Amino acid sequence: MAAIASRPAGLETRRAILDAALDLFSARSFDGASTRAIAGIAGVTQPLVNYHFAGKEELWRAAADDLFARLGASMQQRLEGLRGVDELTTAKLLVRHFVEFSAANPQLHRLIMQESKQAGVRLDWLVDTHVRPLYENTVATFGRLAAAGQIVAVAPAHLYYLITGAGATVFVMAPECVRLTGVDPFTPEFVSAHADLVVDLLFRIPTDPS
Amino acid sequence: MAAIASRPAGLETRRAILDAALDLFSARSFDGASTRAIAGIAGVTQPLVNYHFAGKEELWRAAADDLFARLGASMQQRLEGLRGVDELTTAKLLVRHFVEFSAANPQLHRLIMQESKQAGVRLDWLVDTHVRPLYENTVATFGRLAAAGQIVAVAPAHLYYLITGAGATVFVMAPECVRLTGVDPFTPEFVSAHADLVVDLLFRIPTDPS
DNA sequence: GTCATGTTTGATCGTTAGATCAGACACTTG
DNA sequence: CAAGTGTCTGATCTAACGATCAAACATGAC
Repeated sequence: MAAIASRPAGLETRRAILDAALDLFSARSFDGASTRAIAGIAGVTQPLVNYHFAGKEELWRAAADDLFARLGASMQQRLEGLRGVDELTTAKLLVRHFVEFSAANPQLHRLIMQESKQAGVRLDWLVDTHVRPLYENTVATFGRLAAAGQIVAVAPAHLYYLITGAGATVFVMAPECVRLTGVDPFTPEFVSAHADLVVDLLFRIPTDPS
Repeated sequence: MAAIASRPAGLETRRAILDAALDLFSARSFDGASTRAIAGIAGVTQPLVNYHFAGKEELWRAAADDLFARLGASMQQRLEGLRGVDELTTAKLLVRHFVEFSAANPQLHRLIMQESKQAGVRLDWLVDTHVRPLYENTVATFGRLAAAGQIVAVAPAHLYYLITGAGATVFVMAPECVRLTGVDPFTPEFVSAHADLVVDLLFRIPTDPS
């Protein structure tokens, strides 16, 4: 009865449902993604969703947990590969890695943006559980660099939304980008060029203009 | 029977429904905004929505038309106040104006982002009808400045999503910003500071770093 | 082979969605 | 004041939603 998957078959379907849920929740919204559509993509029937997860809200939370766990692991792994590198270079490479992760997992910012437009319990949970650690880490790193005189200080709110906005928007809006510009933003070349631009922009924040 | 409002009362309710629809469509998604909720905010009953508009899809299109008409008029008016100003300064001030408009009307990018995450008829219509003119105008302007050697050339797709992403994201995600940072991004001081940052960043695109 | 437990399904419940329609109301015109 | 047109509402239709449940199925343990 309980939804604790223990046998291999259960874990596989749980994962399939989770992946389908992430895709649909991020592309359409929470309301726009029906549990029937999610089950359909996962290749199972609709009641099975309620067997593996207590309800739609819990499925949404589980999908978010899964995604942010992947983000955390990916950033952590990148950081560990940078032992001994100076903090400015480390920060640049982490921003670059973040842009690349956002390209490989556009669901991340789609899910966040979906909920960030309107206050509510899902936004509160998302911010308190997953977004705030990311934010405070970013602000702390840039704060240290600014204190060391390596970049110019920018207020946290501006900084955070400049990074995420400039870095992730084109991948969030990839379908629009394709129709509007004819360019597929998910090609390795585009992702790399975009990451270069973002890093170039960010780490010269306000040096005086001409 | 036809939904052509002629008497003053009809025009007022039509406007009320349109405003409510814009708020709800942009905050929740197309699916998440029910015609009953829209009617409720507008202070009318649900069948009246179908009286003034042929259906939910047409209401959505009418709300988008209205919003983009306001954007176009606002940009045009700003441009006319800049006769005789050189093109580089004009471009900077227009970007600034665009950021300010995005702050005053966060529904704009919320509506666009809502649809841009997934291909579909609404995205196609939105891009072909409203977004493309904005995009081509932007690309043409920056192209001329680059050709004149006043800024460094950046590929159109990167450029467009850097501007809109860096400039509008914080206002799109204002509820998250408030909970995450404690800062209200809609204060005149924040909007002005953010516009300054975006202009500073954009118009020094890749001058060499230190 | 039987049993127990975890997994999956078909049928179905109550609710809410967008849409429709007949009729009530309000205002303008003659 | 009477006729006509535009505006609005209550009642209601069908479809789709999330959720529930009994029953079927599959798998590993004994």
